[in-house]
Amino acid sequence: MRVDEKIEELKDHCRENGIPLTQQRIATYRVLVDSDEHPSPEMIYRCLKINYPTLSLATVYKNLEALARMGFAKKINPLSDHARYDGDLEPHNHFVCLSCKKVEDIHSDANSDLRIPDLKDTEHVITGKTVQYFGICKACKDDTQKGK
Amino acid sequence: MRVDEKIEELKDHCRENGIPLTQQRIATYRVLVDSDEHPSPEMIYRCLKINYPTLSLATVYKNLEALARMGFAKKINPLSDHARYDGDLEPHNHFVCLSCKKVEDIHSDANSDLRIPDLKDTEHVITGKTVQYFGICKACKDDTQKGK
DNA sequence: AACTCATCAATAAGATTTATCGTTTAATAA
DNA sequence: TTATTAAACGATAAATCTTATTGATGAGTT
Repeated sequence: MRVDEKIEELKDHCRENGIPLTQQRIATYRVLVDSDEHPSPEMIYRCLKINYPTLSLATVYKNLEALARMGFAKKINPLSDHARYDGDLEPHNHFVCLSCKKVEDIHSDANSDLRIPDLKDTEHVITGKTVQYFGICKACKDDTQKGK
Repeated sequence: MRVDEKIEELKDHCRENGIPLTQQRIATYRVLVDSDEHPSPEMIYRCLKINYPTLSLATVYKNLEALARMGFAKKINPLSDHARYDGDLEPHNHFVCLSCKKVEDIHSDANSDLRIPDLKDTEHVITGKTVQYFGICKACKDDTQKGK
């Protein structure tokens, strides 16, 4: 899908739901969609600063969060708030709660046959792999249902 | 494997490779292995502070890094240094370079049949999934070979 | 016991993210 | 077109997380 089409979709979505859409937010989305580098807020900020000199970094953070909330962007590392370590080196997968950031091991043998894709063309060296499942854990689910 | 056995393995490894091993580092490893919560440096620090009142948080960071370097621990979120967003919402996987933190899309259809494991027992709600392949990208590999 | 070198503690600095609050902007309706 | 209202913006500060620095300590070796 072309960039302009995606932006039209964003505009449609906001119009239909009565969500105000600012120039800065559109521009943020444009940079994100235009890039294939999975940019950080800082990277996007530097791009936009040229055409929007008054733009604030905090606004970029808030816009990316808003875009993700509307389903137009995705944070690829929900655990980015701090480092997390694992002492279990056996191959296994993880469930990550997007609300409380809890990480649980998944010892299910589904997907134990995970293959490493052919990256010969890129010549990257792959040393590991992991499957992450995202969602909401039972405890957080119960909390929101209580209207906590 | 039991906790004490794992600690013995760490001691052996250090002895064999002439790597000094301090009480603090052993204790850091013990907390990590004992826990199934994939703890952050901060969490481990709070645990250890009780028995090691003089311990510094920076030491925990360095110890975890050292344990990972020796292959006794694993950082489960190598992109934890800052948030990264993706404007492409089509299901796809990622290659992450552990050296330069570059993220590349993998559009290979290997593992496109990834299944969601049965988590009925936990009652967690899974809303997404992704496969991350870790390694060293070609550019970084070339750099290290040059001895840069 | 003395030596050597990596680790430690303490501190500071740097980087990233969030919170606050008055101002501005966009969407809706008059 | 203008007024209204709710949300986003900009600026700043604060909080949080991580890394760097430096002299002291401690483990392993001689």
